[in-house]
Amino acid sequence: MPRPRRPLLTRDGIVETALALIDADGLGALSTRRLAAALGVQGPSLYNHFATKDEILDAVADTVTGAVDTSGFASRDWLTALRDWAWSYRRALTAHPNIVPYLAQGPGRRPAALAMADAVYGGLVRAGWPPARATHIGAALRYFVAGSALGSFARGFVEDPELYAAHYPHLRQAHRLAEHQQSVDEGAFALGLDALLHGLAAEYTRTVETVESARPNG
Amino acid sequence: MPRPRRPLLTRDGIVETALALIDADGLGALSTRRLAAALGVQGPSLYNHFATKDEILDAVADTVTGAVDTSGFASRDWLTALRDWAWSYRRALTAHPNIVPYLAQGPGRRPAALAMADAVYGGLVRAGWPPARATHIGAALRYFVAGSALGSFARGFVEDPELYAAHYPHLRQAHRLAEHQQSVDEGAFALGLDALLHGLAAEYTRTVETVESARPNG
DNA sequence: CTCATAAACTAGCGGTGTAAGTTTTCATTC
DNA sequence: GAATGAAAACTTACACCGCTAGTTTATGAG
Repeated sequence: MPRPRRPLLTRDGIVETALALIDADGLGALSTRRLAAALGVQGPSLYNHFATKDEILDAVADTVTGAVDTSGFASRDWLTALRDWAWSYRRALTAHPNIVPYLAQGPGRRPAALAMADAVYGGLVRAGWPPARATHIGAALRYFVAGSALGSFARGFVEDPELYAAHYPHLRQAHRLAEHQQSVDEGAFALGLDALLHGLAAEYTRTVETVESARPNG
Repeated sequence: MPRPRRPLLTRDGIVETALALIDADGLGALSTRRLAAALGVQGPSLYNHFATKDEILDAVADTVTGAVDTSGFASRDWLTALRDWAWSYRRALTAHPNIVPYLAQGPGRRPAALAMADAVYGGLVRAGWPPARATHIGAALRYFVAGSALGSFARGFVEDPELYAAHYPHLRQAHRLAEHQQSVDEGAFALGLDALLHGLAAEYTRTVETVESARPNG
């Protein structure tokens, strides 16, 4: 088959199908040949639209990140904005858990990830946080969200209770974790996020507000 | 070469060499043939000692996790124990950053990870936290540590400042992040951990201590 | 109309994890 | 002490992987 009258492939179509395959069968099951087959095409044809497989994965990761809502930083107080962002971020990642291991390894050159970092950083600085602090806060929350989406605590446990009872006395209930995976993970996220934000709020009143009120124009 | 008089391979030796190769060249560069070559042996010989490559990686991940110190839960108050554990955990992971993406995906059947979870959970319950809360706290801190070791916030940024200045106004300084990677990551970790623990301490006084003092035997 | 480019193809390279079967040595049992 | 079965190396080979090179033809620009 030579060049067709209308292109069979588009970047968006490739990314969409790749995400669907990753969602269905996992990151490891995505090969260029399988992806191409799902698009009705031979493997190397993909390279007319992307230079490498990683470039495809970057695009997939970017569409996932693109679903994160950072609009709160434009309209709400910084604490509410942080909370809303963190939950939106988590929802975006847990909607496609299989891509998270790839996605979690840095914003790189992915536009959506950079736009997100920009919005968070800008919002915090506007709220009065010192730039270095704003960077740290954004990073810390990213760590927490990515970690929670990546390493589902509960998913890792095994169904067999005997395995735990023998050697890990306190984990005797651990096999039940597998049953309640989602609620454990969400509960842990909620608790951790609240604690984090609570601590940040205390830090804010301790440093930012104090400094501002000490200034002549505070 | 038939069976040698003294075995050329041991599980420990395979794991040790695998970790060294991963540290040196990255997770993606570890193949069974390269690993075997480094051990002076042919690729398939590894399968006399491990059933799959993943089993080797599990063992590698377990030795890394094994370096985490949870002794604080036996001797210190829960808050100090949590802080010490988190820092030890982070040090263990950042000492071998290339294995973290694999390691972060659940404790699975890895003994060291299970022992760690057991120690943390047991320590928190002993301190008075309700079991469900203890599970959440352990998971939340694991999220944070794993996320911080995995997705170095700063590493992902690129050196070229022009890339950011044009589209992401607040990230104009972002290219400097690459220079200060380690300090940014450590600073973000320190800030986030302090905030998290501060929030947990507040939660503790609000719930655990209140409940205990309300009981007849409190 | 010309012609460079685009977008599909086929063929193939070097690499991957691992299964299968072979050979020899070690450890155990009668 | 001979017999035997497991252990631990080997070679060969399979199916798959990401990707390169070169081919063919349709498209769109000058």
